[in-house]
Amino acid sequence: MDKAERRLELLRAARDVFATKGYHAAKVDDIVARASVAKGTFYLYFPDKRSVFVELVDGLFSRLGAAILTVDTQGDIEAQIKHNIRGIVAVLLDDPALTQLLLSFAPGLDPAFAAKIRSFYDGVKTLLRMSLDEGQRLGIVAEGDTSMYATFTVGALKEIFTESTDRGQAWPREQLVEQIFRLLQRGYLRIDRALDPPVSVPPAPRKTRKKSA
Amino acid sequence: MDKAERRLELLRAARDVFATKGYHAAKVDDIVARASVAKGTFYLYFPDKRSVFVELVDGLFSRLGAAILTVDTQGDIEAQIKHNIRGIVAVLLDDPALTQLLLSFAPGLDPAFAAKIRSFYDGVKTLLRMSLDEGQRLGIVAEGDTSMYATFTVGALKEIFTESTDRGQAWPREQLVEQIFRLLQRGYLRIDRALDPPVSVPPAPRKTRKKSA
DNA sequence: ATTCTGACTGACTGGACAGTCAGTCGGGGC
DNA sequence: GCCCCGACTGACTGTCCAGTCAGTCAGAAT
Repeated sequence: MDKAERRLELLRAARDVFATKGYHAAKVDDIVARASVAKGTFYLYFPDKRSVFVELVDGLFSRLGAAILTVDTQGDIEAQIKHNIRGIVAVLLDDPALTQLLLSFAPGLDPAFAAKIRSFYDGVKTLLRMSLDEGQRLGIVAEGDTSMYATFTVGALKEIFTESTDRGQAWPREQLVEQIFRLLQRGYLRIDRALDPPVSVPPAPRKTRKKSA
Repeated sequence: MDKAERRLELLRAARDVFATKGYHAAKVDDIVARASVAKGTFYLYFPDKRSVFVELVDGLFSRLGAAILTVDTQGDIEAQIKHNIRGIVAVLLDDPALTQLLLSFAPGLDPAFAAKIRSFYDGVKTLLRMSLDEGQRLGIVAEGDTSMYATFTVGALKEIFTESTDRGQAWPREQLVEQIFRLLQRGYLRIDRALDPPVSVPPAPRKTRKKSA
């Protein structure tokens, strides 16, 4: 067994232990036990406990990022969006242990780390919001606060995946893709409008609320 | 200062410390320091650290439960739903510290505790799903998997509140209510259909959206 | 005045755990 | 056959912190 292999084994062991026990409850002793090595070995490959965790999350982040392609508004939009959804689903469900870790990461870790995760979600939301803005310009996204649409969507996805990984794999994969797409579509996508000219804005919500001094 | 008062003070202090540092990073020493009492005093009022946490979360849970009323389908549905949303918003935003605690609770606590939180969300989802089923029967909710609608909604709400409490109180309260309602409505509520006899969903989403009446 | 009560204190203990390091072992070079 | 190297080991250390308990003290009771 060479170094790279051992490292991988430790990573896998750490991932499993983190996923089942959470970051804090996971002891380095648990990890090395699962990898069947001595404690010292762990520290030959990683400077400390946290860095393994960071490396694991980084990996998932970048795989997720790679799975999401910017939608080309010239092509078949529905197909592209479904492709993106399928990509995300694949990355997350292929590694349920890590997914669980990401979705329910422990707050109250050192703030620097919490900030890292937050910034990831911020990135996703920003990307999504920009896509939605563009979509509005093209008339395929309903009017409204795109930033809130983005928040709404991310939250909904988080929850769906939490449910899919927590409990025993409730929904079959392709059905998940289909249902997520349908929710997005009914929720605010208006793809069938793409050919029509942009529609006028519905009356804004009444804001009777004044700034109370 | 009598016993009840002291107890409350300790609870408040614990809540603040938990909210800022998270459960694990919060030390009993931090809590007693904030409450300006000695460590031993803490243990006169609570058997251990965890029980304060449980008591805090229980409180929020029950306040939330109290805020949600079952929708009476005879009355003004929109008003009732908005009322419920407003109630939830009020409970959560009135105590941002606790809300943050609830939304981003540390997983990897003892499983019993994680199960507790999960069962709460399960309860909420079940309630929601039953309402949605009823809504479908009445034709005010779009066809589809109500259980997934429920998951979607809960996730979206979680995320919106996370954002509202994390960062500095981004959205004014009544606007939040309004926007959540609009999202639900566009997402799957079809209230304007309530007066018509139940309609089967059109095979294609090719509705020309006009001011119907 | 003296005793009693119970709220409060804070130094201390015991256990848990991240990280260390002196030492073992096997194999490859000479 | 001996030595060297580096992967690996696991007993050990230092730190941190939840929870304890012997003791203080103000005021109520007698």
